[in-house]
Amino acid sequence: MFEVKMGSKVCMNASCGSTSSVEWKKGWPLRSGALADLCFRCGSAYETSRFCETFHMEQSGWRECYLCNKRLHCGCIASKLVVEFMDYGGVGCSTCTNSHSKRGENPGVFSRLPMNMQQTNGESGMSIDGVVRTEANLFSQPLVSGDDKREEFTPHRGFGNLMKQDNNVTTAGYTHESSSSSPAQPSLNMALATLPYSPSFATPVVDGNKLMGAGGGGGASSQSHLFQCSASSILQKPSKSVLGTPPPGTSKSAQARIGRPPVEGRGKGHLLPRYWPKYTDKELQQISGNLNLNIVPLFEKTLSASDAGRIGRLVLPKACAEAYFPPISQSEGIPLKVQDVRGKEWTFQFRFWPNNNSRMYVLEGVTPCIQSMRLQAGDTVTFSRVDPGGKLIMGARKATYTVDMQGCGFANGASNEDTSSSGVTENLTSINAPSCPSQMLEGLPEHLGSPHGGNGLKKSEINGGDDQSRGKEKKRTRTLGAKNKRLLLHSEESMELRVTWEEAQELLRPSANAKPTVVVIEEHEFEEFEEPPVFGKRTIVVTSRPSGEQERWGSCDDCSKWRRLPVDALLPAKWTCSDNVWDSSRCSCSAPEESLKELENVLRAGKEYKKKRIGVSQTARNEQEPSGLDALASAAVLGDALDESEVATTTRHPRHRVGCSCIVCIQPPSGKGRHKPTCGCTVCSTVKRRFKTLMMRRKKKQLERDGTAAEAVDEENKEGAEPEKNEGEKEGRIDLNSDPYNREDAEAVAVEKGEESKKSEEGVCWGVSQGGGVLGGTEVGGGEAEKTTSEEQKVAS
DNA sequence: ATATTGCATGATTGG
DNA sequence: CAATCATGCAATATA
Repeated sequence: MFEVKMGSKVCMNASCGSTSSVEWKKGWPLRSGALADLCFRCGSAYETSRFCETFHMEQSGWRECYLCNKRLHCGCIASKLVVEFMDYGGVGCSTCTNSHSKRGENPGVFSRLPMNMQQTNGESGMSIDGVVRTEANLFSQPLVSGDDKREEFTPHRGFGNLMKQDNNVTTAGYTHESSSSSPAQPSLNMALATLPYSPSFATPVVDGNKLMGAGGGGGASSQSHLFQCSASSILQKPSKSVLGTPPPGTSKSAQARIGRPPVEGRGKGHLLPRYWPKYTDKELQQISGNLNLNIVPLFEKTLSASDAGRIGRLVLPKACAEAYFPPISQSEGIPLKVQDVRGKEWTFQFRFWPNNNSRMYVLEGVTPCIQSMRLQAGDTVTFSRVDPGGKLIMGARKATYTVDMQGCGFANGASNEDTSSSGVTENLTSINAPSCPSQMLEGLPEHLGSPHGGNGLKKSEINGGDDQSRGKEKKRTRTLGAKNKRLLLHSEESMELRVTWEEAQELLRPSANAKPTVVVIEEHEFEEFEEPPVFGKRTIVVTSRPSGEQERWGSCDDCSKWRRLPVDALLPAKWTCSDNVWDSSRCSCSAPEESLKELENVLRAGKEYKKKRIGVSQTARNEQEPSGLDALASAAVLGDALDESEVATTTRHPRHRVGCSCIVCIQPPSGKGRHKPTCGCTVCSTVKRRFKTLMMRRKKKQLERDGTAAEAVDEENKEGAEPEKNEGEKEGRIDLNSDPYNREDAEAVAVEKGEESKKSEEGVCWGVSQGGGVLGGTEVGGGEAEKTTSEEQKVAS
């Protein structure tokens, strides 16, 4: 039997306070170094780790172990030795954390909070230093041991240091963290676990209730705070963007897309700012809300043409790969599971190639994911980590001048109360898109102007009427002024427009009798109308003669016959032969269609092109089309659909046939086996000649700009152009390789119009434009065309 | 014929 | 100037 011991002892369980016990037990360590006295009952509960369950069940602060889901009472002194706080938020019970640490599976996850610096009964295992020195791994995948190059890999050192410094504060923070924490509590709140890194945390009064109770919205705010502060704490050189981050709690802080250095894991040296994750807080909130997890932004990367291409390889910034992805020693790498924001899990091969005594890290097999997200070159993929668990999350952001994802109802459709006051949306930097509604797709924000054009137009047609889009349009209208505007397209400027905008512009017509006022906004000219623009009828511009003279053709809505129009004609949305005021002989549907060889060529080319581009899915539509011109027009109108099937082609011009003499195909090989600068082969001479022409044209433009005598320039131009004409080039051609959105390429095409055309059997340089520009018929990736130009330069030099 | 894979090259960029 | 990275090339695999 136990003897009831009486004495001066008082059970240090505040809810007990017993002064008598059959046996006194020792409890938690006191600051004095002694151990708390507990009565037998309380002490037994403490020994069996049931203290909090027994005495604090009704109190706040309960969390779940991220692994075993055991409930843990955080912030209670009695539980502090059995709770492990992870670097990235979340908690784990000591059992789980120790077992993982001992197995070496996930050591990096458990960089412990200072509360564990106090050595425990041995069960809690590693000291902080031990953890911090451990090569961390954030991932659940088995590790491949790092090689020598990875020895410096200490992604969490920043965290570890900070944790040490904030020892007491940390504890206090958790004490105040009053997660009422039902199991369903969004673990976004876990962000508070890292509040110690916040400067504001120096003020010990942290009203956890307020922060937590704010729910989703408050979470964003607090998270904003978190990331800002983490960033500034870690950054050796605080960036302007970070410094310029508005204070938390403002509406802008929730939405501004400000590059923040990742909160940890800088790897060797600094991560370049272009890889800093630029989430808005609401994006984070939306992602985390969707997944019910805490999101730690790691890095992001703007997709190159190669990344987005069909090759399926996403080049990873080396520093990011080494800092945030598991270390790999074999070139073959490891499978890496990544979850997208919709919860779909993808497995990529994370590997590297030896490269100049270094490594080049790539994710292989990303094509399905990229296509699933409808990403193109210029869009951005983001990588984040989920806490708890360390799972990788891959997000996406379309290349867009507006960076407001909120209105898109991202993923979980979280409502956002202040989308109308997005500081970012107000901060427009591009005017190429004056009035296109924002778009979204399957929960992802839709791009508004990706470099390679694409599906924006279609999406706008689909979603154009939704309230969010209207809201955004409203905002943009406000930005540009109260009146309705249409970007005034000069032919060259139109080349630079992303195809989405270009197409949108082509379709817009001033309303009847509208007299525009031209205004200049950020160096772009806009026609300003009192009335909103209307949709007009698409026409086709054909450069059908060696002189380069253009013709415009439009089709009758009744008989579908094509009628020649003045090049500057603007047709209303509905137009019939009877409206053909320009040709009295063909102002009736009964009049025969004008026969023109070039048009037939266009027709044929359009069919061929479309066949290649559209593929089987479009076959039915092809069959219904009355003519090749329609096909052509459709191809242009449906350019977005075409783009979807080919994203940023970067391989060697699969469209081209053997013997293709276009500017792309004739380029000499780069790299090994390339032609020498002195090479005089046909290919090199042609490229040199074209380059010369291009340079002369540039020079001419420069001179014109400088206001020098135009005559001299013309003389030069003639000198440059004449020899080409003399080389037996033939009728107009369809250059499937010209990038209509690349100014230089467009210039080159323009120069070659009268020369190269003779070579081609196709006969017509065709384009579809209401803006009057000569537009190529395809959307060869801009990068490709740029490459072409640069290749020319290289050879010529 | 086309796609995939591994590597090489060279432009760009940061220190 | 060196590191990084986008992309081209060629060998190989596959359809």
